[in-house]
Amino acid sequence: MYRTFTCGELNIKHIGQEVTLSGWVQKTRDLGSMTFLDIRDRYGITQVVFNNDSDAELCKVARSLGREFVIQLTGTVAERSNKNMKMPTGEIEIIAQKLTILNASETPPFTIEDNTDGGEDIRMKYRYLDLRRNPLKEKLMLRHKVSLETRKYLDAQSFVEVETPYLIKSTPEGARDFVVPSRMNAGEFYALPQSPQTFKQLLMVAGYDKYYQIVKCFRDEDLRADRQPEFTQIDCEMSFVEQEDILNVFEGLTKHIFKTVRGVDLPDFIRMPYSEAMEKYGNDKPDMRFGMLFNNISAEAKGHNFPVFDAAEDILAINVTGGTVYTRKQLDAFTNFVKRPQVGAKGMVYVKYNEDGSIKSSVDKFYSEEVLKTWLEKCDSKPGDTLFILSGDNADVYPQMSALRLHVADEQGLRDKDVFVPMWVTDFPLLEWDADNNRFHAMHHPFTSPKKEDFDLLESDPGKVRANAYDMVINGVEIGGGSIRIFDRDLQSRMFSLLGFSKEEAQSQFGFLMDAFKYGAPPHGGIAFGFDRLCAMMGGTDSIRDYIAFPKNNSGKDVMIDAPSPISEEQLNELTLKLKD
RNA sequence: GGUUUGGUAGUUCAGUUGGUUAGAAUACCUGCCUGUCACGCAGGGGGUCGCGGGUUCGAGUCCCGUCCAGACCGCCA
Repeated sequence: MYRTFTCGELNIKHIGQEVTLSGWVQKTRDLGSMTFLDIRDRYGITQVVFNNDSDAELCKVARSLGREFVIQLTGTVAERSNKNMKMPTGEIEIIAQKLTILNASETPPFTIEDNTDGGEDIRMKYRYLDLRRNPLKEKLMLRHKVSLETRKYLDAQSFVEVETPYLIKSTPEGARDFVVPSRMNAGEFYALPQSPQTFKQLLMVAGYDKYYQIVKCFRDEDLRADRQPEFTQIDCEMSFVEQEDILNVFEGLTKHIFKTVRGVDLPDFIRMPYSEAMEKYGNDKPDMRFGMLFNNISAEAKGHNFPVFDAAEDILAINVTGGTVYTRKQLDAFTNFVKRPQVGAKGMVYVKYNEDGSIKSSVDKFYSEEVLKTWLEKCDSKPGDTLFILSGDNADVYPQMSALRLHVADEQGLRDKDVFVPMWVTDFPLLEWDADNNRFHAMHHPFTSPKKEDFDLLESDPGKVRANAYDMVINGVEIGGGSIRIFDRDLQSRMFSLLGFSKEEAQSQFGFLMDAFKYGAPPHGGIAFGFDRLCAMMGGTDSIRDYIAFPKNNSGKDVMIDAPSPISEEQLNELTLKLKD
């Protein structure tokens, strides 16, 4: 038997017992006549003591151990004379009797400690060592709990987990597909699913009215801290439901997860139509932990011979509470932020409403104090506040102001990791104009149903049609999204033609779904959660990488196993593939 | 594809206007130490300054190219 206890569970109650532990050498401390050894496993660390006077041989072995050696140790639990209350096992230690080296270890390239000396790069290459560290271990444990609680909750609500295939059919809509060549069907390719969308709809046709799956999805697009080429979704679909039913079930799921995993009672979710989110926050995933709503001051600011504003389509102001503390240098830094090519504004105007009631702005040349006062009133400013103002074309200024709003909130520390403000953004547009290809494409996906009251606009003004689509947003992060689907064959045809599919294209791409809809498709809808993002959100970080055991880097590479990599000539031949020179 | 920051000891970093033998911390090795737990003390080894080219009497430092990594924009139905 390798062990009778783990390294995290022994305490004062076990004193006197003979125990056997197995684990890794965390550290040895050689004091001459005695040597201390910390042995570590997944459950914790236990101190072992070797005495040179009573057993010099054993002590010698202990001193020869290097970091991360795998050892088995038998000894007696004893109360420490010097207790360490910082560790759970700190009241006891093991007086060693027998020590076996199960496996030696080279010195690891970085220290296996909570505050490691290793950088991102080296830790990725030796991910299996990084995973030994507490911070990553805790993140994977959190992930495990989230998936466990998800399954418990959905199971209790009669959801059935069904697996869907990974080798499926490539479709032109949406993200780029990862593609897998078929050996048995020369010249043909599978695609890895971007989501199990069509399969879950087919399951609804099949009568499995509450489906879910914690499932890998694949998208061949450039990566970010919160985007991996393969990622996990909690994918759900329900039949005989309206939007309200789905929002309620999954608001409940989210509250359950936060309660059971983090002990957080989430408030009831804010509901906000897409149009309002865009108008007030310039963003379809607003961070609701703080204010700084947009105010359109075009009416007040135009017509005063300030050419920049007069030429602008929209002039937006946000009220920065306590903003008068910013020095000229700090205001310039905000201006530089919005002028970065990633934001792309030409400049920023500010209006300081000083504590003494005086007003100082960067456009005093053009505007009287009286006019500036109307802006301050419109923005509900108090003495001590400062307006930050951006102007330009409607399509530019809203996203620019959104970036600035988030940046100011970061600077002011308003984005508290331990505060969670969840919301539903609803009534998304059905279609989005794609200027590059000169056509509409589906904002969510082509199976999303339009709102009944907007049916008439489908052909006359498709851009105005709203969808039965919704996103769950927490703290400015899109955690999930879904829609009520089209279940009527004719309406689905209409959608495909709106999206520019010919009848033949629609048939070859989605014929299987259209065929299924002939045989009694129930009304249905669903949602998918970004599981990795949800975990990262609950853990209070922006990067999802730490919540994935073996993630890819920014270039889509796994530096540990060195993937992707070339394949042999034989493999290529077998697949009848030839590489371009 | 674009913007930007970085690459110097096993690791994390410093390195001035271009100027002697490239430093620190930590890790590693050796010795000493009976209560350590970030142990302590003394000593030691360890570098093609990412790679290639250029400017210069002289390049870690300046210039050009290239590779790698991070953040962001585009992209992500």
